Amino acid sequence: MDKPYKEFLTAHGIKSTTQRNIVLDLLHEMDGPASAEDLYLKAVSLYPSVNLSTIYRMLELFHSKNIVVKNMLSESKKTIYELNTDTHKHYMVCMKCKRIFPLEHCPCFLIEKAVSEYSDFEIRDHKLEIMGYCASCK
Amino acid sequence: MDKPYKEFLTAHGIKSTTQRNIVLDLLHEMDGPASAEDLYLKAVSLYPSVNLSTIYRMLELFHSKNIVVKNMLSESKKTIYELNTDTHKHYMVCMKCKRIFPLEHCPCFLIEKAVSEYSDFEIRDHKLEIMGYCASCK
DNA sequence: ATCAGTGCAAAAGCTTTGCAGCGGT
DNA sequence: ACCGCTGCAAAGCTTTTGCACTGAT
Repeated sequence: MDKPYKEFLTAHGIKSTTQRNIVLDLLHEMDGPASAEDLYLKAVSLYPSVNLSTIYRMLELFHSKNIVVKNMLSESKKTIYELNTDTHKHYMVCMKCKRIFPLEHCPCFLIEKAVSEYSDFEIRDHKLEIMGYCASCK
Repeated sequence: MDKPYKEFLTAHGIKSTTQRNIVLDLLHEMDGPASAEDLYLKAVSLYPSVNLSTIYRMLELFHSKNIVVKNMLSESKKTIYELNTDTHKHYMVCMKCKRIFPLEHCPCFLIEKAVSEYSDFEIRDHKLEIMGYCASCK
C-alpha cells in the first residue's frame, strides 16, 4: 500500500497510516461533501478491516488541523465532510434527487453588509443552505 | 388546568389537550427557538407527568400543520422549534454565549438574485446561519 | 363509546469513547 | 521501543416507535 500523502500528513504533524492515506485520497476524488459513512463504505472496499470509528476520529483530527471542513445540512442529521479549500462552503440541495451541489461563489458580502446595517452583531462566519431543484430535476 | 388554545387547536383539526396547551403557551412566551428538551423541561415543571416523546410527537404534529417551524443549527445537532410567523427564519448565533438571535429581515432577494445569475438551480427556499459575537459579548 | 393522545420502555440512528493490541517512526 | 493509531465493543445522545392505558369529544 503506497502512501501518497505521507509528506502532507507529517507536515501537519500527524502520522501517515494506510487508512489516512485512503481517506485523504477519497476526499480528493470527491466532487462534493460526504458523510463519515459514505467515506467508510468506500474505504472498506479498499481496505476491508477499516472501522467506522477510525473514520470519525480521523475526520475529527483532520478538522482540527483545518484539513477538512465539517458541515451539517438541515434535512439529514448527518455531518458531512470535505477538503478545506479555504473558501466559504455553501450548498444547494436538490429537493428531489437530494444531491448536494457546492456553491463556490456566494454573495457573502451582500449579506454581511445588509445585516450589519440593522443589527449590533459582529459577524465572523455564516452558513447558507439553498434548497430547490437542480437542472435535471426541475 | 385551563386551555387557552382550545379554539386554536380545534380550528387546526386537532384535539385540545392539557399538554398541547402548555407547550403552545411555552412557544408563545419564548423569544427564540427551543429544542424539544428545553420545552420538555419547562413543561415538566408545570405538568410533571408529561413525557419527552409526547413533546416530540406534538412538535412534529404542529410542524405538519404549519404551526411551528423546525430548524437545526450546525453546532448543536439538536432540532430547534418555534412558532411559525410566516417569515423566513434565519439566526445569528453568538460564538461566546451561544444565544440564538432570530433574524427577521434577511436580504434573501440579494442572495437569490446573485445565485440565479450563475447557476441553473431553481431556488425554492434557503437557510442562513450567521455566527459571530452579540452586542454584549463582543 | 370511540379513537386520538399519552406515558413508558425499548429501539433506532449517528457519533463518541475505553481499552487492548497493532503499526509507524 | 515508544507511543500514537486502530479495531472492536459498548455507551451516549437525540429522536422515533410499539403498545396498552387514558382522556377528550
